[in-house]
Amino acid sequence: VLTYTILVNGSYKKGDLVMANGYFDEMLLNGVDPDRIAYTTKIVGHMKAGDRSDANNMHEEMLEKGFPPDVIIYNVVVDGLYKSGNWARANEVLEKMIQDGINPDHVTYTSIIHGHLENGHFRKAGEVFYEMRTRGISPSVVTYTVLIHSNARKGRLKLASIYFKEMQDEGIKPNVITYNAMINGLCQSRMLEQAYELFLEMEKKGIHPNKYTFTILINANSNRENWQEALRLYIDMLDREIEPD
RNA sequence: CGGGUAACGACUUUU
Repeated sequence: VLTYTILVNGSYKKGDLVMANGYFDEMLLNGVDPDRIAYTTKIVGHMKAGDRSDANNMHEEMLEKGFPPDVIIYNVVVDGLYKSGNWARANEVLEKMIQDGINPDHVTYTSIIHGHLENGHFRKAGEVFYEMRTRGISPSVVTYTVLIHSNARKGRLKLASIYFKEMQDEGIKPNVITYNAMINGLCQSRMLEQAYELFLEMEKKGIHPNKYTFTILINANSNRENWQEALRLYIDMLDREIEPD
């Protein structure tokens, strides 16, 4: 089951629904019984591909096999609803989730916070962030990265920096994406020097810049017509064997 | 100890 699930999930990530179905069927043919995770993988894959009907069929089959919806299924649904602007529906599902005795976890909260931030509801996002902590649910790196990213992107750099520091005070280590979010915000606010400081800082910590990091910096320099620096970064990137897009 | 959910950039219009 494990092996097949990995194959199925890998196919979805490549966007190959046919291949995913192929592996899933092959698993059945070999007499392997899908478990909760195998079913969820398939449902999520189809939902993300916009294929709701097939996802629904699978969902019913899961119920028949005695796998009630778990936290992850709910998280996926809630996240999808927020991303499509279905606020009312998202809240209904959240209530149902709680009625079913499934508690929202840090992923659920991160999706909610992200939804608010992307809609400019900064205050609301802050409230939910506060609420999750009072419920004893610890924010993850992703939670902080989302907060940093949205705030930094809209020029609220001081708040982003506060989160950046706060997470580290709490022992949560920023990763490449967190750094990229900060660097991106700084570049957009024309604070290239500080962006470069973070760039150096991450390398010092052994966090390797990726193609996103380089694209952000190259783009910022291009906008300022610092062609030579942009080129230098590009070459630097190739030297590290990072593929340009 | 390895399988499912949330987070990052630019590009995206010559018919």
